[in-house]
Amino acid sequence: MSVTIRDVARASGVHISTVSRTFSAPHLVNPNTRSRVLACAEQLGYRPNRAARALITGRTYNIGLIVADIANPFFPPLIKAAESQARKHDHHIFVADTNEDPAVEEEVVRALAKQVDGVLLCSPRMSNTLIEQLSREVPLVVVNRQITGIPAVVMDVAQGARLAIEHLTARGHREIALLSGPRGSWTSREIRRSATATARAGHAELTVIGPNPPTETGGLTVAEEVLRAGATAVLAYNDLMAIGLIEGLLSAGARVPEDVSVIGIDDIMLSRLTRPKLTTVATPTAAAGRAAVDMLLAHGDDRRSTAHLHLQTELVIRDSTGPGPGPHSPADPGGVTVPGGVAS
Amino acid sequence: MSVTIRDVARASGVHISTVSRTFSAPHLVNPNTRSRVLACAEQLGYRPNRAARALITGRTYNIGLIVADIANPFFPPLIKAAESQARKHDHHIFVADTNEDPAVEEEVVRALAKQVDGVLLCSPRMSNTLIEQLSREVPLVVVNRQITGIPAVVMDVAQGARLAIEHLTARGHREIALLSGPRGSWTSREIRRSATATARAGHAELTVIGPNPPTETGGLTVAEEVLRAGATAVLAYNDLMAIGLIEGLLSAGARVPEDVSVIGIDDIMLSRLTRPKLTTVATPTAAAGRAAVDMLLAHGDDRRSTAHLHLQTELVIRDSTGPGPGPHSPADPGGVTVPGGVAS
DNA sequence: GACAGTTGTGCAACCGCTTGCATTAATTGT
DNA sequence: ACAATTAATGCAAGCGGTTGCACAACTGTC
Repeated sequence: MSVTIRDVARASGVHISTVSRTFSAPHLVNPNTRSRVLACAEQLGYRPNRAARALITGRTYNIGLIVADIANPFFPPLIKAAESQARKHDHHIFVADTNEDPAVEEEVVRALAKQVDGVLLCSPRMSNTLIEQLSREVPLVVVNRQITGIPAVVMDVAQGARLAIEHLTARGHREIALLSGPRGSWTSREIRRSATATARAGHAELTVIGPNPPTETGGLTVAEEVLRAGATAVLAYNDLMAIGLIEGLLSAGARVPEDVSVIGIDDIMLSRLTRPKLTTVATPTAAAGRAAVDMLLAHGDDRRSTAHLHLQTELVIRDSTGPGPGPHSPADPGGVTVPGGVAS
Repeated sequence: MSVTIRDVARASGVHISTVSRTFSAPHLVNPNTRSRVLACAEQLGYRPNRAARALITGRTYNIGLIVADIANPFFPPLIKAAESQARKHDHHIFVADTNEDPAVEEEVVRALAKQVDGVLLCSPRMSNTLIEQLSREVPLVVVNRQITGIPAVVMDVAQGARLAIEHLTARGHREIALLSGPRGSWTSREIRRSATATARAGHAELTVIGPNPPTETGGLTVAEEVLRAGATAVLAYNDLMAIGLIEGLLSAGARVPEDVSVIGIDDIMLSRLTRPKLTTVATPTAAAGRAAVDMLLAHGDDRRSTAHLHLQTELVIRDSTGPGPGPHSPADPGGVTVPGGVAS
């Protein structure tokens, strides 16, 4: 079928082991021999078979990337960055979509385990225990989840939620609704925890609505409930829900931001293009993808790296938030973004 | 390290070949033995190593999926559908992003060739000759491109472009601009061919602007040029460009659709959420992803399938198109969508 | 000119699994 | 009751590579 190391060996008159070394340990082979072998290989169009190599070396040069929903606009930039970074290190990426189903997550990790050097688990929905167990079967890096002993890249949504709620209370909002995300989401718990604390500190009432599916529809369907709760401002689990919510509010006759202010999280590309433009907490998605890959690849070097990398978020103020009925804080920044950065 | 066929053999007191057959040819092993082996395997957590198996069978149960830009909202639904369909058939998917670069496309196909059963090339930018050559090294299915002898799934954008232009001429537009896509895009050529012919038949003038990068920016930056050309209607290569164009037109003081009508292609999720909502040609992206995978997997059965599957498109009329200065055709449908379907 | 060190290559086992063939035991036909 | 099938299993080669070890053939040293 395809050209193997043996063909190259025959063509260049050396033993297969010499050909092998030409590619995987060039310094061990005589420069003359080496160039002859390379020439033959080139001419025959030889490419080492990675699967065969992996069988004996244990390194596959593949990475698994598992996300809840490829079509959720939050993920593509992450996937793209991860793929690009992986390929920079000569690795390829398996992508799997779990449809938010923890059982599928487990199955896919196991199915992939043998043919990857490690797996990136993005916003996983499974239990901590299961993740810990899986991490004994295959190197794991988790994105947007904190588990002791598991290397992780997390976006600091708690900080983001704090900035968002502070922005709202500073502008006089006292009745705030929080649209929580899907069950099992660590991010959603973090947001809730931080938003609750911040609201209390700002003397505002926080009503939690959810859990909800993290989609446009998830936001659309709770618009009524938001209005009934009498909230003048809403923080949504993500931009998609925020956008859906705005649709729902508008078609229920409420104005955004005059009657209700809405803040999303993620700053997906879409959020700049809707009307009103969405105020949102920007998360460094691409950076997270790159960092997660780097972490996974470094994993081999220092045994059992267990670092948690925190990426800061920032509030991007656009047109979906306005003043509320209460008194404004004089310290309210009229500015556009509250900056963050990258820290570890 | 991990549990192999040998461990299972030892535990169940049979030869490794029996264990192997238990999984890959169960009818050849005695039911009693089989269940004993299965029990041991289960208990040890055995999972066949696909790479090792592939080495001898030649079937990897992997598929390569190559796209120009994962972050382009056109692709995620396709990737998602393909991944889902692949996994239904117990296959996994490698995803690679080429950044619209033909050289990267070639390199990635070659790099992946050995570890996949086939490659899906989505909207490739390389030459026909190269694609033909690559298809001799690894089974290929091409999406959105027609090449004799290469199995393909194509969305009928020519039909879509025709519907779009007809819609415009019927509503009295006589000066129409076409924003073409990136160089090397078959889709772009098809659109241009069809739009030109249809415009001529409708006694309208068609100005081609481009090639342009298939992004929001690509549309944004040509807004001036569109106005200068005096066009009252524009068909863009894709929705992203159409949305960018609308942004550009609005901020240049033009109204959409009162001054300029805009039609996109693809009907990405975003297009329903912008203001004005975008009139667009809906392409069956998910169906294409599924069909391409099916075609690739069927490829093994009937040697060298060479079928071209055409998926129909439909015009979705929303708010970004309005009447033009010329006379309306009485036959202009006030309706919402011009239906299509699926045909081969 | 014998001795220890390099350097470059070949040999063969092995990674985890499949599969053609040989072997043995059980079943069938007559 | 015995040859001929048939069913179940074992044996070993091999898929395409890697790698520890042995073995030259050269260096340079005294």
